[in-house]
Amino acid sequence: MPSRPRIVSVLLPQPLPEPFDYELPETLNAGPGSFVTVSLGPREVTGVVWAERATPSNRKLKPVQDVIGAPGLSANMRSFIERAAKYICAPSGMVLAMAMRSREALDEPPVETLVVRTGDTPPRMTPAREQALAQATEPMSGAELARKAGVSPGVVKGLLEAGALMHVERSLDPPFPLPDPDLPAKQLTGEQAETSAYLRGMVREATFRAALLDGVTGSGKTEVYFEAIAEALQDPEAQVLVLLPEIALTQAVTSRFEDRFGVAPAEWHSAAGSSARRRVWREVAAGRARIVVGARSALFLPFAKLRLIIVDEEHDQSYKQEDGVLYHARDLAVLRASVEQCAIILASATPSLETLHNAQAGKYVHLRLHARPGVATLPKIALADMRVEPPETGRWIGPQLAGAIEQTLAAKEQALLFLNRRGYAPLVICRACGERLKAPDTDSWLVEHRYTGRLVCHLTGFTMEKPLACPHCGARGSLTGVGPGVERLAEEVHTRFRGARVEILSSDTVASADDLRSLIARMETGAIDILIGTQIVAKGHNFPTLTLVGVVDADAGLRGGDLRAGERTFQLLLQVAGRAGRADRPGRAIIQTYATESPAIALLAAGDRDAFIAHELDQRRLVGFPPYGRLGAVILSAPTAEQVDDAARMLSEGQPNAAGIDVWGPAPAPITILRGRHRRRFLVRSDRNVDLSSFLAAWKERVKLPASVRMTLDVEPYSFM
DNA sequence: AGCACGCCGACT
DNA sequence: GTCGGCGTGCTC
Repeated sequence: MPSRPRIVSVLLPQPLPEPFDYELPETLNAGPGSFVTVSLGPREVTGVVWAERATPSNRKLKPVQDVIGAPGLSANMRSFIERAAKYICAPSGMVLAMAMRSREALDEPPVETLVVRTGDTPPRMTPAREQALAQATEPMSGAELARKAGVSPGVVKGLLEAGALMHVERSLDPPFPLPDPDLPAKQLTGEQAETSAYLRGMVREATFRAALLDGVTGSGKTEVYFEAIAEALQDPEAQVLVLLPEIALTQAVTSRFEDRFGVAPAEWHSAAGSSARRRVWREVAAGRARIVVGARSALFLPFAKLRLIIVDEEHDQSYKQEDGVLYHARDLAVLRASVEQCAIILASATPSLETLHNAQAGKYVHLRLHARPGVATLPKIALADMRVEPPETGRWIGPQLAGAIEQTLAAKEQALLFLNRRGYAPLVICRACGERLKAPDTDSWLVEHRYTGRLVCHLTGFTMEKPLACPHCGARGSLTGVGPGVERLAEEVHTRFRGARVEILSSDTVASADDLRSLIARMETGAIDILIGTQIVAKGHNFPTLTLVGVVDADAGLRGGDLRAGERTFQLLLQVAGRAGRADRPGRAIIQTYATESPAIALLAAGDRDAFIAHELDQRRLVGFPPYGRLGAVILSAPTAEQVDDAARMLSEGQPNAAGIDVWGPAPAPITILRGRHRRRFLVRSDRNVDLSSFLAAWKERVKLPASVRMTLDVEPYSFM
C-alpha cells in the first residue's frame, strides 16, 4: 500500500503571511530546519522547512524540488525568528530573510584544487621533473608549481599521471583561528575583578541571565566583559556574539580582541563582501567561529551553541534599524538570549532609560564600574545662557565661549566645538519671496554645503547645484543660507581666531577610515588647534591636550518634542563633554543654551546623572510612556494626500476596542512627504501588560486598504519620522 | 519580494 | 493599429 505523501510547510524569505505547504517526494528527506528549494509561482526559491504536517491538504501541492546539504536552522533559531517576527510585527519570512543574508553560504563550499607530492618517485625521472618535485614543498596549484619550478604545465601533468603528485582540495573558506581564553588578562582593579567574577559566574550558570554593565568611559568595561567571554570559551563548543554600533567596528576594536585572545574575531557587518559573509555565516553555523563581532544584523546569524551575547554601547541609537524590517537590536538580543538560554551583558557609560529601569526592577543585575584614578574624569561643565549673553547677529559663538577659546589657544591647548549640523546652513530661503528650498519628493529642507557648492537633502541624499535664481519667484542672488552648520561655524572661527589651525570632522569631511585616522593623528600631534565636529566626535578618542569642549547649540536636540529628546541630549552632551581633559590637565565644557532650566541641561551641568534619570523616569511614569508603557507607531503612505487621508480614516474606523490602549492620530508624519509618498502617522500607547504587538497586528488585519497604500508598523519607535 | 496580468498614452 | 507605462494581485 502506498504511504500517504509527506507534507511540509516551508517558510520562504519573503513577506508572505505564513509558511507555504509542499509535498515532500519519497526520495527526499527534510526535517524541520532543513533548507529546501521549492517553486513559488514562476521561480525557484530557497526556504526552510518549518514544520511537518500531519493533515493532508485539499489543494494540489507542488513538490519540494531539492534538499540542500548545508546544516539546517536549529529549533532555537526557528523559535527566535518566530518570536522576533511576532514582537516587531513583521512577517516571519522577512525575519528569515535577515537570517539568510548570505544565500551563497548554503551552496557547496567553494574549493581550490592543489597538488602535493605523494612520496612516490616517478618511474622515469627527468631534470624538469626533479625541479618540479623539489619545489612541491607545500600544497599549491599546478600552475603555481610549474611557474615556481620554471617548467611547463605539462611536466606537472605528467607527474600527476605518473603518481608522484596528486590532487587535494582545500576550502576557500578556511576556519577562523581559535581564540585562547587562557592568555593573560590585563591587570584588573579590585572593582573590575569583582565585577568580572560576577559575570563569570553568570556565564557558568548557562541559563538566561541579563546584566547591565554601567561604567564611565575609561572604567574598563571592555576588559571586564572580556573575562566573561573567556569564561564562556572554557566550553570548547561555546560561541560568543559581541554587538557593536556599526561605526564602532574598527581595527582598534579588533586588535583589543587579538591582544586578549590571540586572534582576531570573526567580523560581520553590512559592508563586508559576499565571500567574507559566506565564510562567517558557514563557520558560525558549523560552530567553529567562536567569537563573532558584528553590527546589529549579526543578531540573525545561525549560531550552533551561543553561550553569551554582549551589546556594547547598548544605548546607541544605531541599534534601531529604521528602514525595511524595523527592529531594535538590543531588544531582540535580549529575546535571543532568552531563547538560547544564555547570558547577556548590556554595556554602556550612559545606559538607556529602558535598561536602567529593567535594572531597577531587578530584571537585570546592575553592575557599576567607577572611573579609575588617573583616567579622564568628567570636566567642569558650565552653562552659557544665550538669553543673557547672546552672540552677535550672524555669529554663533557667544562671549563666554569665545573667551574660553582664547584662553585655551593662549595656553597652547586644543578646543573642540560641537555642533550637530552638517554642511554650511541647515536651511536656504529666498529673501525676495520667503520660499524655503526643499528636496523634490520630500518636504525636508535642503542643506547648503559650501565645501562642495551644492544643496543636499540629508534624508534622501538628493543633491543639486545651488541655483543662481530662486526657483519659485525667479529673483537672482536672493537665496540665503539660514542658521549654522559646521562649515559656517568654521568660517566664524577663522575670522575670530586668526592663525588658529581649524579642521572640521563630520561625515562629509572624512570619507574613509584612513581620512579619520589621519585627522586623529593630526589632532594627537597638536597640528590642529580647534576641531569642529558633528556627533561623530562624541565617540572614542581622547586627545591629551584637548581641554575645552564648547557645545554651540545644546538645545538643538531638544526641539521637536520627541519622547527621547531629553535622554538623547543628556547622553550625547555627556559624551561630548567627556572629550575634554585628563587627570593631569583638567578640562572644561561650556554649553551654550537658551534653556538653562530644562532638566537635561541643568542636571548635566550639575553632573547629576542619577537625578536626571529619576526625573526622566518620573515624567515617563506620569504619562505611561516607555519604560512604564509600550509605544508603537503606524505609518501610512500613499502617492497622494487624498489617498492617504482616506486610508487613515478607514484605519481609524477599523480600530479594535481594547482596554489599556490609547491611540493618537492620524497626524501628518513629521516628515510628511518622503520619496514622493504622503505619510500619516498614528501613535499607539499601551500599558506594560498589554500585548501591543498583537493589537497592532490585529488592527492591520482588520482593515483592508487599497494596494497603493502602504502600512508600516513600528514597535518601540525611536525616530519619530 | 518578484513577476505576470491588465488597462490607457505616444510611436515605427 | 501596436509597444510599454506601472498599478494590482498572487505565489502552497
